[in-house]
Amino acid sequence: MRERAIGRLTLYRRTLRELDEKMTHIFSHQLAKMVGVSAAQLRRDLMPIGYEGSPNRGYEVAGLLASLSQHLDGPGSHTVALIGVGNLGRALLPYFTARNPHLRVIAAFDTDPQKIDRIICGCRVYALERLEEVIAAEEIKVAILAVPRDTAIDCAQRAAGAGVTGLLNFAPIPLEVPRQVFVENVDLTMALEKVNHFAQRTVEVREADHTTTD
Amino acid sequence: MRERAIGRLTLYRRTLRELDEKMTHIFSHQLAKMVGVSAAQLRRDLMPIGYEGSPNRGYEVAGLLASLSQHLDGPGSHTVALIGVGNLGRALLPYFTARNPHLRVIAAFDTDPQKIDRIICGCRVYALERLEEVIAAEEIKVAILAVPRDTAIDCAQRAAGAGVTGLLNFAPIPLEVPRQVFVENVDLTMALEKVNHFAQRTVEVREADHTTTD
DNA sequence: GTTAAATTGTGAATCTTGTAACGCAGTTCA
DNA sequence: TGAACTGCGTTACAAGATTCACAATTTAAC
Ligand SMILES: NC(=O)c1ccc[n+]([C@@H]2O[C@H](COP(=O)([O-])OP(=O)(O)OC[C@H]3O[C@@H](n4cnc5c(N)ncnc54)[C@H](O)[C@@H]3O)[C@@H](O)[C@H]2O)c1
Ligand SMILES: NC(=O)c1ccc[n+]([C@@H]2O[C@H](COP(=O)([O-])OP(=O)(O)OC[C@H]3O[C@@H](n4cnc5c(N)ncnc54)[C@H](O)[C@@H]3O)[C@@H](O)[C@H]2O)c1
Repeated sequence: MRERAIGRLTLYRRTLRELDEKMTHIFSHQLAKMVGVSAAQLRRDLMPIGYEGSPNRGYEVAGLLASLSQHLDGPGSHTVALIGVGNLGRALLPYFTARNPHLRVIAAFDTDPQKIDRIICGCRVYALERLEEVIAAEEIKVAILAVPRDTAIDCAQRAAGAGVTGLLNFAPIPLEVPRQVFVENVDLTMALEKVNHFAQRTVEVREADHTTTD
Repeated sequence: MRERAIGRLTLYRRTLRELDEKMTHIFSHQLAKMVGVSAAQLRRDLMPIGYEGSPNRGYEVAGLLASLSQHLDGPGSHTVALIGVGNLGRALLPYFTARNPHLRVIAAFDTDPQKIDRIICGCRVYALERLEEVIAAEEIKVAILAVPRDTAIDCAQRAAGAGVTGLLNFAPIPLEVPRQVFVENVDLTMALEKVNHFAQRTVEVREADHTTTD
């Protein structure tokens, strides 16, 4: 399915989770508003998963939730590794640990001896040397990369070699991994600079509005 | 200009900065590889900014850098506010402070009395009550929103009211701000779940490859 | 001075994403 | 009963982004 739509499906699921047991049914336009998309887009996104709502009642929350989860994750529960327990990693760990019961971060890796063998947020920190061993043993398929930029490519290759097929990469550098490994890059500096650009442009527009009596 | 392309322009600039004074000229395919895009796309992105390279020499690094900065930021230096100095905010602060000389985080806001009036990474933490006052006085146009979800909408509105025209939002909820305010949403949970989805799918593909002798 | 090689800028084609529109099926209320 | 709502599923359309392909241009070499 299209990548963008998958992202939105996760938003629908997350929002539905909080609704569950507060209300049994929901209309497309209600859910759409909570997530911040149009109702048409929501319905369109839902099409491929095959779950059908009813007019005048909308979607059954529990049913849609189950259907979404099945299509997003498949059966079974899934595990995640965190590579790099620095400033960013230590912020992510409690957040992901608290929120996602079905997506557990069960192993972290670092090179800093101070951190190795400690347990943070219920997640053990291993020496980087044990990366392949632990990932293979735990059959971890997803890794979060929060290591310094210069080590990111190497870490990604090692993770992929050990069986990881999905990477969430925070290092601002393109990774080099086999084609079948899915990589999602999150570049926060880019995001901030983008915001700055449009923020400055808005200022100009505002001033232009003044002068042109718009 | 188109939003997507602006993001990439910031990547070109960042990469060029590290190159500056190591080499004076660079070809599109070289820079493209460093950033992780195709050469054709890079050249297309550069078109609107009007900077021209030469065949057999490529782009002049310093010149392109200057031209990019002018088109991305305009003249002057710019300031940023951080709203919410929690786990995430405390990770972002040192990162942005260290990296971006031309984009300085000069004020932070929080409700926690423990944090108020402290100085973290050279950035003073103010009480949330002083948000409007400080933002207006410092003429801050960009704010990073790293507060709990339920307070995000309110914080965004107050920031916008005080003159902020660009928001980098980490709270997983759609903000409600005037149309001219630019909002960039970063949803890390969505990103991780997206990665997990495609990671699981890859496993299936791999197994399918096995069975179908592909 | 001419040729050859390499790279640029850009129009056209392709692919992706989002939006609007429309018919259809339940539901409600007279 | 049936007429009018309402919201769903789907299709058609528009906008945007990416890739392709190639003429134009610059330099180096001979
Ligand atoms: N902190 C942020 O807000 C932020 C924002 C955007 C991007 N990033 C990116 O995220 C990455 C991490 O940032 P950070 O601020 O957490 O850095 P950091 O220096 O605080 O943490 C890096 C951690 O990785 C560990 N490490 C170093 N080499 C390693 C290796 N080879 N294998 C495993 N662990 C290793 C270090 O011991 C340290 O604990 C960087 O690539 C950075 O560019 C960070
Ligand atoms: N930590 C992460 O890795 C992470 C990841 C993704 C998204 N987020 C989102 O980022 C936001 C912050 O996450 P966090 O982990 O830093 O949370 P946190 O609880 O660690 O920090 C929140 C901070 O905001 C302050 N605060 C509370 N109400 C406030 C208000 N009205 N105005 C200003 N400050 C206020 C608190 O005192 C605290 O310091 C949340 O919306 C969360 O969903 C965090």
